[in-house]
Amino acid sequence: MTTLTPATAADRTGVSIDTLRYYEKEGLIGPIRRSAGGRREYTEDDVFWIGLVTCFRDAGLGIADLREFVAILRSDHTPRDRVVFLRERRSAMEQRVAALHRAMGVLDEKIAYYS
Amino acid sequence: MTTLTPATAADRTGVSIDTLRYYEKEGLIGPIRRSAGGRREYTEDDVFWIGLVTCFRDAGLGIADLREFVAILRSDHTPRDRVVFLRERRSAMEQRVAALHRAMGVLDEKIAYYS
DNA sequence: CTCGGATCTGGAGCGCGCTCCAGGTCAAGG
DNA sequence: CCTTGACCTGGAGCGCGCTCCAGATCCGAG
Repeated sequence: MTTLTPATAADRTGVSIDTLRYYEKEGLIGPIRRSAGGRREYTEDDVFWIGLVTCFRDAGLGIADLREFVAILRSDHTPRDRVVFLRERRSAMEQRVAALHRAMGVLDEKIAYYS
Repeated sequence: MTTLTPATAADRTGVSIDTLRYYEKEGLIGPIRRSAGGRREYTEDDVFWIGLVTCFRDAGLGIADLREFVAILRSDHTPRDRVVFLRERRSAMEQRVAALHRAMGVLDEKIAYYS
């Protein structure tokens, strides 16, 4: 199975090497497998997961949120627990969307005023 | 015309006194009028503007964005300049909404999976 | 075998957005 | 007056999320 060097993984995910190591240290990804010499070897699965993390980071989730996300999905939680957690996150995101819409409304007013 | 003390203004806007002073120092609000003794006296207009600032902060705009926002709306820019700026901000917000929707989509998948 | 570029680790540094603190001033009640 | 509490200023401190650095190690090309 082919694996990716840190540089390639960084390139493919758009996340810097430093940030990849930071995410791994914080438990958001990995642990990433190592070669005999100690270098990281990213699998396609790792890349996929990094994509998910990036997606959530872009949506404004913090590192602690994501750590919790990983913990909930990986460890021994009931499906119910997971659904509860996921719904909470979803609801927080809805509120962020609502805040954005409010601000966009204000912008629209101003735009209309100056047009 | 009745004015508000810092504590009252903080209470009414939900923004802490320290943050109000910080916003003023950064040029996001005010300058706030002072009493003979040097204390701040917030007008209803100030409170309204603080509400706008809060709305944009909640939508994720940074301090620098807001400073620019104030500058654009207050100083000698053409309506065209203002509209260009406002549309840029709006478009950035739309992208944030899109990022949120992507993440919510992922969450929905997981929720469906565990339900 | 040697060289150079990629990677490793631990830790320092940084920009943002507050938040807190010390030391002093103002003003209303007693 | 004097006390008390809200407020003032300048500046330090903090949590977050990276980002950068030094010094060592690995490894493929020549």
